[in-house]
Amino acid sequence: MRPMVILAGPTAAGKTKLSIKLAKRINAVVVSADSMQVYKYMDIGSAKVTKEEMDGVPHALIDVLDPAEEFHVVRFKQMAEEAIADIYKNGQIPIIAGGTGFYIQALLYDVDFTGQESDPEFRREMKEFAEANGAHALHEKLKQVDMGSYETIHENNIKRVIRALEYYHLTKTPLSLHNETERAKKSPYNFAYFVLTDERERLYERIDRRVELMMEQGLLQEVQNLYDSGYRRDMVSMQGLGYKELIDCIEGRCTLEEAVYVIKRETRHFAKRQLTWFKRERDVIWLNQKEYGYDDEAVLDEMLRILKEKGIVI
RNA sequence: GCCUGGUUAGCUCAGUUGGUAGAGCAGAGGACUGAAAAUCCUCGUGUCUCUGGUUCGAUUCCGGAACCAGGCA
Repeated sequence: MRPMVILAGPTAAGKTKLSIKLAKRINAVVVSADSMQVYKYMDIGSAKVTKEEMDGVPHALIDVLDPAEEFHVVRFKQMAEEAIADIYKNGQIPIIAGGTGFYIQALLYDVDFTGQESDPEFRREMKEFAEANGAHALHEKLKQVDMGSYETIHENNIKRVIRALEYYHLTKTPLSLHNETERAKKSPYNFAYFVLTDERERLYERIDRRVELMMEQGLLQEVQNLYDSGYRRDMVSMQGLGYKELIDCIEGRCTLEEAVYVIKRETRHFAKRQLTWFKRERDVIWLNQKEYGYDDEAVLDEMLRILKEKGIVI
């Protein structure tokens, strides 16, 4: 089986630095699993790795899309698989590094998305239906076609209700059934799934400090430039933390001070959601930095030990 | 020094015509299979500032004290 190293974890945990150190030790290439760092011109707010930080280690899926383009799991999986194929060709190992758990899951367990197009027209229709008749009425539509999803998805979660309806609309089979079979899949990779973390309190402090640092580095100007180039809040890229809030500020809906407060708060919430995701993901190896005395070398040694044990590196 | 208003959950504040109290935010937990940095769900006991009094019973009424605002000197 093909080797794969995954280094995930909540935002601001220190994944970037560690992934590069690890890559240097095992002659690996980093493949980013980050829904925002793929975009060009979004450097400060996405905490994108800089050329200097990379220190010669090649990175895939960073800085490749225009912010007007849509990025989503399927696209990620496709691009990541292409990058990985090249890495294997060179006899190297991929390190999937990033905080987007959903993307990692899709890649790691080879979740099947083929044969399901998306239908923007249908989505729009459903959205309008929900606006006119309420979330409850939309949810009731599911009852007829997909009892599994009807029971699992809360009626207020309109986004996911629409997706389930769309799936049935396109395939004439229930999404819940498809999910069930995909969930049972075994990974085709020989992998080690590391989740780097830290004490909650410390993590939150790091987040607050990092947001302040971003502001000092000129995040407002970065967002202003994007705004002046025509990128707007309805684009996927502009829904990133830091971007949507500062656009609100630019458009006069809040003060700068309020925006910064909200960015910090939302980033903390985000980190918590990431942790929830990794907690219920199977096969993860937790690396709490506190247990290693906040010594990167100690964490690296442990990672290498496990990689050797699993036969991922010799 | 005097007058007025305030003092209730980590924060901002509601409220109880006297029967020991509740929202928002923060915080915690969870879901997630084509928007995922998105979207959604669940969770509220705190000397009701202190101290006398009235009362079967006071956080709520009355007196006093402390502190915080604003006004007058």
